[in-house]
Amino acid sequence: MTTSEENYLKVIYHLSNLSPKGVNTNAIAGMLDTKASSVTDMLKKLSDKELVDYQKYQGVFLTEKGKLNAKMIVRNHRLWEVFLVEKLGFAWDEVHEVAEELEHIRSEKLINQLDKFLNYPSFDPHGDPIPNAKGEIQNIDKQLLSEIDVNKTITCIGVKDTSVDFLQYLNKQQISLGTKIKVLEKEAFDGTIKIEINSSILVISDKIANNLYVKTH
Amino acid sequence: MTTSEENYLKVIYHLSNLSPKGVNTNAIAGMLDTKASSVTDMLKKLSDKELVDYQKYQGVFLTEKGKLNAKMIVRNHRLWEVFLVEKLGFAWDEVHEVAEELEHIRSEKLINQLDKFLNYPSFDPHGDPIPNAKGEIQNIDKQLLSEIDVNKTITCIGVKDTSVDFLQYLNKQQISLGTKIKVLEKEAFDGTIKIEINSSILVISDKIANNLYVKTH
DNA sequence: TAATATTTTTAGTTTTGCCTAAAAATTTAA
DNA sequence: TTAAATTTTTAGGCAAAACTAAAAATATTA
Ligand SMILES: [Mn+2]
Ligand SMILES: [Mn+2]
Ligand SMILES: [Mn+2]
Ligand SMILES: [Mn+2]
Repeated sequence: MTTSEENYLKVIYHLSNLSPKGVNTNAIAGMLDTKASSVTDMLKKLSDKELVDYQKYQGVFLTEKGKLNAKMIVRNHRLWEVFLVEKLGFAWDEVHEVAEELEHIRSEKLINQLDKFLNYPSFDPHGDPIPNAKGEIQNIDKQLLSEIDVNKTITCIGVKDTSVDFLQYLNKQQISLGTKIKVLEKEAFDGTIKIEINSSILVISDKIANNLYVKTH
Repeated sequence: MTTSEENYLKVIYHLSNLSPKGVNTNAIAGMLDTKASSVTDMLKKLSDKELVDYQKYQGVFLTEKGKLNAKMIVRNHRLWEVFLVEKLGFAWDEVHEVAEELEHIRSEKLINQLDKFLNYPSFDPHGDPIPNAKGEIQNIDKQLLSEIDVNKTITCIGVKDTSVDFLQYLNKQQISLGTKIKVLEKEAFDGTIKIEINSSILVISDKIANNLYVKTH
């Protein structure tokens, strides 16, 4: 498989979770920053290789084979992100771009030894689950911060938006995975939330609250 | 730079050391397992980018810019090889292929942090020197085993041929970097050498002796 | 339901990196 | 020094992965 084919598979995999009745050509184009016509070309190729089920105008689905391949790329991506943060001292907002390249290195031994070296981590630096060598994913209960009731104290366990801008905003506010947050007040009008972190008070917008995954104790 | 351009630069760099009066088109084609006509195409492109000095029919030279780029790719390659052996438990005959892919990951921070993580190694698992971040290479005195006089004891510090076949032959004979070898007898007729390793006796061909780098004590 | 808007596909190009076959230049050998 | 062999370049093509523009299908809305 080429790097391009792998990138398409991965995007279709991520989009499948959101739109289970077939992934749209335009949605794929948007994620890959390419044109719809290029996507159509690639869907034909992936279909020939039996990595996707594709009927024109009807959206696309991953086959089992396609899904397993996609999971392995996600596995590579997330393991490399762990490596970069844990071993090479990268910040969580610096790893994505490099992992986008590293994920395409093709070597079973490499990735399985890396997994072992990292002590078989279950989650990446953004709190996303890492598929194991069989493609199995350990999902855990998580809620958005926006769903938490006033006066509850929760722990930050992941981010929904993994953009550099959002991650750097969190850095500035001293919010990272493991940070304990107490919900003090919720403003019904605009969804703004007042929270307490390390005994300092902070007001965050609904957009922030809708992109932070937390777990109750 | 593309992966293909990088591979050409690296090959020209390695061949330059052997033929300092210009690298031949055919030699490059041989190393890259491609055709001479493809090499000519690429030489024009590299010349446009001022990475090589090229005049047709006259062989090719790296410019300073080209040489520095080539050294950085070699640096990447060799650092990744150290990582694979030291951290992931690869054998020295298993690393080359994967390093061929890893060397093209483009990130200054990645490679410099990897260098630090590995404790700034000077040599790779095959005894080849690793250029530092400035492109400087620490060369050390070495001789071929074939050049060593009878009765001298020396230490194996590198291999000239890094092919899987040769490395696996050395594995079988329990020869690795650091192995002490005593030269017992040299056969003038065919260059065969009788040596002692860990108090066991072994006869090796001239081909082997011409591909093992050693240092005297 | 018919008209309009949106999405998707097709048709035709471009660029990169490779190929084969043939021509040109250089090297080797008689 | 000319003829033959070898090396290198040119010319013309191909496949992958992108693009633009136009056509076709589907979805929306009046
Ligand atoms: Mn990422
Ligand atoms: Mn991640
Ligand atoms: Mn190597
Ligand atoms: Mn090496």
